[in-house]
Amino acid sequence: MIGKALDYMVMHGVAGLTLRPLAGAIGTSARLLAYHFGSKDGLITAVMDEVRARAQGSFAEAVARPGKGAAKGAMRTFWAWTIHPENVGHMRLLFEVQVLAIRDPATYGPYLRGTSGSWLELIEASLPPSRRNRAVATLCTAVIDGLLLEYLSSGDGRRTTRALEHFGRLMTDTARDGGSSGRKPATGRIGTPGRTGRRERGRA
Amino acid sequence: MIGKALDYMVMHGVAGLTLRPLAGAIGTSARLLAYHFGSKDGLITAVMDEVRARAQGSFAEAVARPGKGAAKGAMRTFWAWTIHPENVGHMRLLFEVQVLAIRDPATYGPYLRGTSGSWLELIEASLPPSRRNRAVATLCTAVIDGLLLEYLSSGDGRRTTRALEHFGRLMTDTARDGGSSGRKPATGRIGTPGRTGRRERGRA
DNA sequence: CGTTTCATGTAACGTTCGTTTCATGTCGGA
DNA sequence: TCCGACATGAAACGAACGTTACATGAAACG
Repeated sequence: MIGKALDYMVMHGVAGLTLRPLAGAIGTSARLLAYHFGSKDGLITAVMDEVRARAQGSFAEAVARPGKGAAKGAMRTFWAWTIHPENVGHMRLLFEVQVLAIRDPATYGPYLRGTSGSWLELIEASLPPSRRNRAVATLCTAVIDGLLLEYLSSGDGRRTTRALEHFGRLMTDTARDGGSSGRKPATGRIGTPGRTGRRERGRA
Repeated sequence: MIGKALDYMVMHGVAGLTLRPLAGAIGTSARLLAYHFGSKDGLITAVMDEVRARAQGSFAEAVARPGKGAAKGAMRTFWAWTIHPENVGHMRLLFEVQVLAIRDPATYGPYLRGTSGSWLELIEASLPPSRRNRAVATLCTAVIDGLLLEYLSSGDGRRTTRALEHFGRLMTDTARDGGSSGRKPATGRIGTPGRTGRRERGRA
């Protein structure tokens, strides 16, 4: 049930979401959505929690795959996972909520619990210690976000991927720490799923 | 009239915009908005055209100011202009429309005529010829967009500005071209793009 | 069996939306 | 003075919104 709602929201977004079309598309009714999730907000909360759980799980699995996460740097791994067709819909949803939260933090802020912040921590933790600081982490996060926006707008995966690889080259070419050469995997602590409680009433 | 509507949209965004609250806030009625602009879409079109006109004019004026545009690189100038309190509202509006256009190009795409594309061209044209290519231009645009998102979300102008300056250092430190007057990285402050003029233009 | 709880459908509630209809002003030119 | 074009207000229209009342069927359980 919640999976179907997630699929619908991945397709249609969260900005102009209304219950009746969603209910009709997934074979239920607005009456039952309100019954199972308490309210529209409860539904969105449940779906966004599901998105976060799936994304974290999928990404943890991707970086744990041998020879993938460590071989080409954390940012490249993260980017490849992001624009993968299986994941890009979830990333688009999270991105959309992040932008909506700029105008309306009271409404959309709660859906972001630990989402955007965890990206920054994740990237910052994967930086080599010599350049692990807030400015670099902010820059890396911005590169990912900006390229994601560009990819979502244009669909040009080749150009955006090349831009990211160029950025990675900029980083490694100016590395001051010895023995860079892509040998700094630092694949530790990525998941940190935080709190996952939040059982509501009414299973679906 | 359109100026007041613009101010309201700068404050409240374009996602959940409705006529009656806007009309009440600027001292008119939904009836008259529909009368003067034909429809809600016509109003948004007029306002977004005004945003684009003001932004382009203001930025052209900023780069034309002697000793500012050329001294510290196009990206730094663009960034300083972007997060200036006088302009950041317009940039937020354009950013918001760009994100909405991902989901609904039919509705919000027309409001982007020449907006995002012109940024890329503007930045690409300001790159030194040796590194003027699509990957670098895409990367620079993404850095601006991503840092703008981060700034709009966190309001931390110092951290985002430092991240941009770090990116500028990455670019200049790996510059292989000796041309274009190898200037210093200009580590000074950025956020002071001249005096505070530019009172509101007339226009209804 | 009776009762209690859950699940679900039908239909309505009160709002708000963009837009339209109708009426009435206002005012410059013939 | 009359007139046609524009401007404005009051109110309503149909649609869609989230939510809720009420009825009903099915199952759980003493």
